[in-house]
Amino acid sequence: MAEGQSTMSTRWNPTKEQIELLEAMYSQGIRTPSADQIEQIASRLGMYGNIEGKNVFYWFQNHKARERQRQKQERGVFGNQFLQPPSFSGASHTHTEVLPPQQQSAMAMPKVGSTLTLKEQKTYTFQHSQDSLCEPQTLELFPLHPTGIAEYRSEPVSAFGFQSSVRNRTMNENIDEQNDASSGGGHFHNFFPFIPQHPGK
Amino acid sequence: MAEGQSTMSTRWNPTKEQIELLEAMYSQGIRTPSADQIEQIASRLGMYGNIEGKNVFYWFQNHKARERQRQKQERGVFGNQFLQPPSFSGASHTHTEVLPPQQQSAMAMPKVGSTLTLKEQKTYTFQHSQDSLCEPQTLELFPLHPTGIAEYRSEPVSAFGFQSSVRNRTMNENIDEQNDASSGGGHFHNFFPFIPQHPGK
DNA sequence: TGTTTATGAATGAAGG
DNA sequence: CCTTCATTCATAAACA
Repeated sequence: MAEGQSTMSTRWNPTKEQIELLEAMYSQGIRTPSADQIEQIASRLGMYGNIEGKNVFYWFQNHKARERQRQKQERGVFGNQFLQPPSFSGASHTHTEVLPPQQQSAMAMPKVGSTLTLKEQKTYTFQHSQDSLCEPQTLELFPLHPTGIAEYRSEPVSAFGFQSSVRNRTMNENIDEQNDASSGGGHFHNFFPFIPQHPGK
Repeated sequence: MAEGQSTMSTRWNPTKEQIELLEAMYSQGIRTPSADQIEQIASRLGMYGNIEGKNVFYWFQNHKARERQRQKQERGVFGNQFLQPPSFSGASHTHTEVLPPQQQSAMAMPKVGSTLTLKEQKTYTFQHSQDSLCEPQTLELFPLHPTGIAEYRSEPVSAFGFQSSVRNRTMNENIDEQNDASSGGGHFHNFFPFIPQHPGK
């Protein structure tokens, strides 16, 4: 019996078999499995001990990140015998992957309805969601909300002293905006004064 | 001040107060604050430590996304009436003292018809594909011929072969078969229904 | 048995 | 909005 441990660690501890399988998969080229794959993997590995999807997810994330990190760190000490020529496609980011270039990034994000260009905020009524967490925890630092309790927030909450410029946008339907393209570039965040537009890849 | 440290992390790490307030605001209903709101929030949280607008922006983005993922996962444990109890099956190998308390992976496989009835969520057509899988389409596990790419290490692992229902699809190939004829819009989020998040530590 | 290392987990930041 | 990368934290495991 091992499941009855009182002081059971909250941390997942993979078994040898699980690690073997995970590494095998990794060596096959699997680096960021889809949710679907993750589930299957977890199910599979569940035969060797408890495991959840998140464990698989984290495992791959960490494994990949660490391999890359280690590769980057151990750079400059060994003579690159079979170094990969810098002219190897690359030109992307720090993608010094050693896996076969079987990558196809043909993603077509721009979907009708996906607000990619968020620039101006229209005064939309509001898009309340199933946020069941609408439980005011009695903020003591900020002025509490008026009295709205049962009423679904028809406003983001005026509790924080915002100027109540009720401007909530619904991410449905494109907000649309006829902003001049003089600035060029700039999409999405171009409105926010924060976050750099594009640091410069 | 303390920001004059030579090796100061460029990364913002919120103070407890800041997190408290941010979470409070989030629970008040604020999810995607406007630029002007962000500024105000940042201003107020600045009393507890350095903070910028982008931090607030990212915080809300991440918080929202992650909570959503978590809830999505919770919503995913519905169709399984025969969930496997934590009785732990098969732990007959090397007692590695695993076994969580009562947390059993109740995610199983959504398999078919995982009708994620979103409330007000729009049909975000989605695509996934990104990881550089060696196999273009036939993503069989393990003992697979390298397809000419000699680099994969030969793992002495036995073939366990799990099947990949839907691997990376370049979002082409109309998957059709929405399964859900009730909903007008076909929608199947493919992102990871994992990755929880715990309050604070 | 105390210290170091490996690694699971969490989250800020960014890209698209 | 969705996905991924980079850092960092926390802790079990490995080690001397």
